[in-house]
Amino acid sequence: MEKQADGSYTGIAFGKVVNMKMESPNANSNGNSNDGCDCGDLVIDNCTCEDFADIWHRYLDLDRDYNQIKQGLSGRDKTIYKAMDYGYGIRILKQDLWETIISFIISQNNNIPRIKGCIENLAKNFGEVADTYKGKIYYNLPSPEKLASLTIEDLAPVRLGYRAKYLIETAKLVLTDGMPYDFDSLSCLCGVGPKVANCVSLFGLANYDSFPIDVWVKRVMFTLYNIDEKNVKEMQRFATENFSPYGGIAQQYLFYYMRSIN
DNA sequence: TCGCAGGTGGTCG
DNA sequence: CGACCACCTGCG
Repeated sequence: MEKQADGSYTGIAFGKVVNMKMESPNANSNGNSNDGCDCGDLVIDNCTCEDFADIWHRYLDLDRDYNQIKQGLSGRDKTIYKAMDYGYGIRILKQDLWETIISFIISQNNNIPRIKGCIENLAKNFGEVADTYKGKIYYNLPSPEKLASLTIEDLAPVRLGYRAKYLIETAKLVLTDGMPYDFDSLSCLCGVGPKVANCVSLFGLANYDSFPIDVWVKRVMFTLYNIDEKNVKEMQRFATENFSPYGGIAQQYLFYYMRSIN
């Protein structure tokens, strides 16, 4: 998703480009309550009713009652309460599984601007044309078949670094064994360790109890919950005990909150 | 110039 | 099984 000058976001998913924004709260009075948060109505441009029903409704996880989940998570401790308040609009996107796998392999030991660049380069160089919006061409990410046919030299212009090998090996494995639909299958992929597997499980498979532990979550666990920085096992146990069955949603609030306070 | 960024695989004790 | 460490790349 790319933020536009007017504050809206343009991006592609499942081969469709849309522009999305939250209309200001009082732009129209339809009498509906806004659930206590200062957000208005969601407006999606370049979207048919059919696409909304088939793609974006599910992608944005609109059927889930996040207020109810927040109530379930609150009261356990002050930290998660503050984090939920700070990131009140966060939702877990239901992303395409294969694209989620590629994206999070690329994300490892990497920074966000470069992750975005790599994904865009990969799509533009080796993906099919998906859609055009406001004069710009958007591309899908390459399929497992396409990616498996490439060499490390082919991928050089994408600037993936050592991750190029991981993507090719993962693509080959997916062709052989099929798509991975659980944590253990994900963990068999090349370049997929516990952190990436949990991210894919959360965003690609909608397992809302998956609790990815990256460097920022480690900082949360140490700074705010006083858990030893090295003790990832204890962090997982803590998450299960305190946030289950919505560890992944709690993780997103904590992650976003921690990044804001450094 | 050098450390570091939304980790992982390989090696070693 | 846990502790190290190299690893592409580009930016500050």
